Amino acid sequence: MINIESKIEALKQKCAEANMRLTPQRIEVLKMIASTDTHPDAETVYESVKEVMPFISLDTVYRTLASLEDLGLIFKVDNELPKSRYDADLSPHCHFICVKCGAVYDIFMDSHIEPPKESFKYGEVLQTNLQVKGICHKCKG
Amino acid sequence: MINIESKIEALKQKCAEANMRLTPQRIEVLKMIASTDTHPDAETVYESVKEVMPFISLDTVYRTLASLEDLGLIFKVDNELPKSRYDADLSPHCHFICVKCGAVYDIFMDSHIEPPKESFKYGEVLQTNLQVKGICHKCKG
DNA sequence: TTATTATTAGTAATAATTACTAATAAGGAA
DNA sequence: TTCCTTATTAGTAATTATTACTAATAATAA
Repeated sequence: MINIESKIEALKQKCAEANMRLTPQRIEVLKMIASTDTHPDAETVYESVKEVMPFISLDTVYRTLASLEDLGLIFKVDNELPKSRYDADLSPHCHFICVKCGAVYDIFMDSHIEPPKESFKYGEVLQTNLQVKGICHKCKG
Repeated sequence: MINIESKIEALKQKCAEANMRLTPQRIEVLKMIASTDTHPDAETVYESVKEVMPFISLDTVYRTLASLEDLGLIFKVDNELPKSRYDADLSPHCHFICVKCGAVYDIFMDSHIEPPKESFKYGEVLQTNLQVKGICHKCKG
């Protein structure tokens, strides 16, 4: 479970460092993503944040997601689905992705995965992550 | 390096099994993907196949890619880039993906990756794959 | 060879994301 | 506090990737 307060605190710091403004839109979008483990897409974030901030635009959500990603506070879940899914949990974990309904489940691990040695042959490694694709119980039966 | 002949042979068999027709479009699209290690996107496949088959349509390429994927002859490379990338190499390997230019490099491994035990909690596991994201030498400078 | 019907070419439509612009508001300076 | 600068936003238009539609074509089996 993510500590929302410390997440907002991190946003405050990162914004200051990057000369970016701490706007209510950024706070709400980050809050929303950090308070769920469903790895929502942009549209879902939009619908959810609209409940507390009715005039937010979808464009702002997309821009904010990109900003938060640039600041290293959230990241996109690698998938081959049409919509991007977002995650605010930076602890070591990977994802089970249902290829049928698109559900994304966390699989927590003791430590981050080491990249295969050969990786460094191709450039600077930023991140290594594991994807487990399958069919979730709900879709199965 | 993929053996194109055996790949086409597999297509022939799979098509027969699935009651699908062995069309020149399917052969050419599969040939194209199997003969490169660049993991092309649909547009690139289209441009390339057009050279030998000038009247093929982009729609056919998309449909064919989906069919070949259904037959288990190719698969999409998981990424968070706007375009889907395709791979015909089914041997154990993962990918280095440059987050800047989108280049995809193969990292070959001795065996397929075992899914974490927790994976099975969420459903039936179909595939496990590792992604290494970074910045390739070319983009680095 | 012929008949059946899966598949295709060409194009229109959709879905997700990004770009544009005038208005707004965050945050530093006075 | 108040004012200024300019990053950010809302609203909407545009773009990009992908999918759907339809009449024409061609792969396979009889």
